[in-house]
Amino acid sequence: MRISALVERTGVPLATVKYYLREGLLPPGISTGATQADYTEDHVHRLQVIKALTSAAGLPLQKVKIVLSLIDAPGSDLFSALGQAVASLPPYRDEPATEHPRARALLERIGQLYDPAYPATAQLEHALEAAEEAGIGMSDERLEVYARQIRGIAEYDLQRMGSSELSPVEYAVLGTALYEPVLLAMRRLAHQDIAAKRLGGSAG
Amino acid sequence: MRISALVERTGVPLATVKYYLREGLLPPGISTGATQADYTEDHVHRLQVIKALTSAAGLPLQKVKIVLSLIDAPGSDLFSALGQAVASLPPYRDEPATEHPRARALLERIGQLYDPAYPATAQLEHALEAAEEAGIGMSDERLEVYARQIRGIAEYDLQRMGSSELSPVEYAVLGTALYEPVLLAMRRLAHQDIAAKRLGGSAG
DNA sequence: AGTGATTGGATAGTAGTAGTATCCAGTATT
DNA sequence: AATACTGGATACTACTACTATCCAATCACT
Repeated sequence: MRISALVERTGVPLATVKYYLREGLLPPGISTGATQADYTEDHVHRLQVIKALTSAAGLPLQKVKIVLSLIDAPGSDLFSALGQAVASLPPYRDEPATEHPRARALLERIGQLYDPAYPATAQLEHALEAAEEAGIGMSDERLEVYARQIRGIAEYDLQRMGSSELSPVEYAVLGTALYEPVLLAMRRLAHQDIAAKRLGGSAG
Repeated sequence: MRISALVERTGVPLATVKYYLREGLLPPGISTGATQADYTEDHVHRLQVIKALTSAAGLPLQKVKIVLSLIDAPGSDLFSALGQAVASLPPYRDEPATEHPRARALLERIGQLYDPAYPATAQLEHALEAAEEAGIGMSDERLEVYARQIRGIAEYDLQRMGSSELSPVEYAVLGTALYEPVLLAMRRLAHQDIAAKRLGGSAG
């Protein structure tokens, strides 16, 4: 299909499609002449993924590029792709692997592997620290409740991983990024639901 | 204390403190002369909260301003503050309340209040839609697993709300924003932990 | 064959965000 | 008196994510 069809199918403006081509987020179409190129269904899909990652997951284009390159890489194994995917997601911390005492204490308490080299370990440490600094540090009890519930979700995620049509890497990377907003929205709605049932009222 | 002490205590650069003063994120100190003003512990705390909201929760300053104004508002009731806090958090969707079919179907299935006017309802709809468009739509089963686990967290949150030293509004607003990164980091780490125990390997 | 629309490619411009830097004259401090 | 620091104003910068314009080649259609 021509570029105009791509625009029509995805709703992404022409100038933006050209911009993504320039930035290497979208592979060029197959040239069928000096001023013509042929685009495929893959290009449509790619644009939809970019749209989802930027608008739903809120990733900057630079990070979208990394995520897409992970999906494209042919021989990448699932486990390291997962790690790299996490590193490419906000919040961005790329300190060298130092000690993460808060994260370590929590992970050891719940019997989970502590590895300061995981990007998510630094993210957890930073998040715990930020909450503390803002004056709403999290109690051990709360952290344990969170960990237990979250573990249930993660176990389901991994168990379902095999049964997707997508490649494991694509499933892992997109699932990490795109299911997170769902999780957060659910928590917010659960808060409102519980509060409404308990207190009455309505919120806009 | 003088402004230089504020800078020293919080690590926020002077030019940035001045910028926050200009933008109204930080209230001015009490003027003790034409070129001197007195800042308090409250200013230190405020700067820490701003830091936490921008760097951990990733909020733009405009939204931080809204969150802070909710905390400051004296008569604001908890329930609407919660709603407004949610609306001020990413991802930002401020369409008028239309129908949200995916969110509605889910909420009705799990017996939760569906209100298209909640900001989080639009966020949920959008997140579900984005996942679908990217080709990794979420099954009913998965959504129910997520909802069950998340509800456990939300119930704990609400139950604990009374027992904080902070005002309920401050607790609700900061807790919504600052505990989310913890939740996400925990899920990512649980993925890696489960994958490591199942597959072996290490990720950087 | 002629005409207008479309295309790929290059380049420039814009809007928003979050600072950073500089300058100033009036105090504090020593 | 000399130096340092302050509040306040203004200007500048870097980055992100587009958006707009221009161009010459070339399609599609008559």
